[in-house]
Amino acid sequence: MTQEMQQATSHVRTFRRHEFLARADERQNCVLRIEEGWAAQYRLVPDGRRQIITLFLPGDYCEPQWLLQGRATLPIVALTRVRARALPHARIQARAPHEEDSMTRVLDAMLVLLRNREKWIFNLGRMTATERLCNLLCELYARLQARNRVVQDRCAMPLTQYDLADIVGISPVHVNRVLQTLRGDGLLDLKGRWMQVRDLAALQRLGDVATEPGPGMPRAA
Amino acid sequence: MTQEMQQATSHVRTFRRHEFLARADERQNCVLRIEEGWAAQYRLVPDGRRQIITLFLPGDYCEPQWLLQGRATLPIVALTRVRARALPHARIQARAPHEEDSMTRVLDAMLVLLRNREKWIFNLGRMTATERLCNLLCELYARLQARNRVVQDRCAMPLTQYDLADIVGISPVHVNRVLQTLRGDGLLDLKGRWMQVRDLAALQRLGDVATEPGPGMPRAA
DNA sequence: CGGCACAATTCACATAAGTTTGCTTTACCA
DNA sequence: TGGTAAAGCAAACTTATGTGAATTGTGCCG
Repeated sequence: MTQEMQQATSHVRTFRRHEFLARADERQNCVLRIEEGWAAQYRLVPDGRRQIITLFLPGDYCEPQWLLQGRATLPIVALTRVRARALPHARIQARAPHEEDSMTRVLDAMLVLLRNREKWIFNLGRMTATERLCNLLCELYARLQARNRVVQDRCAMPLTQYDLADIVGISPVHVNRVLQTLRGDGLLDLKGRWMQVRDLAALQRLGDVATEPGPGMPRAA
Repeated sequence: MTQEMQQATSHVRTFRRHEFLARADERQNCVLRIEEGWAAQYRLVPDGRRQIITLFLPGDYCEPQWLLQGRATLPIVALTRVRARALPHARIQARAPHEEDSMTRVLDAMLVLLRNREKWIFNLGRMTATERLCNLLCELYARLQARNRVVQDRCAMPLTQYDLADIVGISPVHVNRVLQTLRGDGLLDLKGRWMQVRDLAALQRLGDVATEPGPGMPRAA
């Protein structure tokens, strides 16, 4: 396959752990679809603090915005070894020649992103460490299940406790504490890159505390 | 102007404080543009916790998603008396008969929303109470300035300390503590629905701690 | 003008979560 | 296969922030 043909069609790229899929403000002429491995979009403070904004799992598209802006906003790093397919913008646009159709697809993706972020603003702002972690683990479990990556009650869990900490906005030590408790209570087991969910219902109860507001006044107390 | 004509064109609605501009999952056939007053989109926990997800100031459009989904997802409540113009979807779509053009407008709005939420996930996850508050106040100041609502170093600040708490994800009491400190340090003055920014630079320094990541590895410590 | 409700303030105390450090286990590479 | 670095784990201690409750302003409506 010639260089030109690779440009015109999609091609596969692989990244080692800690390698960048994209750097901040880098020009992008492709959208990446993760085929294997996990990646994360994050933001740093010079003093070392890191907050992961978005997690990308197998099957996910990294950043539909690229299509619109032609550039990444935040860096994306591989949390594990990653295999991803790079889809040139031109090719995506060509696939749906009817303008409106391809637009709709992008819009839907953005609505989903928007909803996810809504949820995480809520989590980070008003949930305890335990609630956030349970919520995250449930979400991951569900996302993997949707992609047929859950066997029995087990799924891959390649995130380190440092990664988890940087997602739920707490310290790694505290992540460990909470996980110990959850394990002790028989809710789940995190061992060697794998997660076994022993009591999904309980986990969801802990993590999904939010409800739609009733007819009352907000903060009427 | 007859009732029918008002339906076909835009019309103005007013809301008292604590009144809903929209309830969760309510059908919407208009997009609201705030003309006067402040409103907020939020999410509750039954036990009383509230997290504000988005703040709407004069000039803001509430929820471009409505255009796409035809319904609100989260409730929106008036934090002050609000005057808003309701723009029927049909009218908006008609204004830009060239499909692509109106789409682009909506997409841009969503990109902005997405960026804002990125920022707040970061703030809530990794910034201290003081940093978050400074950041918020700077943001509000800038937004009001962009709308020509800052005179000298003063602008309106109709949010109660409870509201502020529910935005930055801390307790009202702690909001008060931080505000006292900022006032004591001569950075700003919050008094009677008005904010006077005495040292914008210092405020920004406290609030805008984040930087683009250098060439190093994230979390390489 | 006076009262009433809500907002701001303050203080004493409680606690969740951060920090530091050291040890142990695991995973990975030569 | 063993050595090395990263990850997990644990305990002691510190700190930021939360809670509860009481006090003082402040604006608003009759």
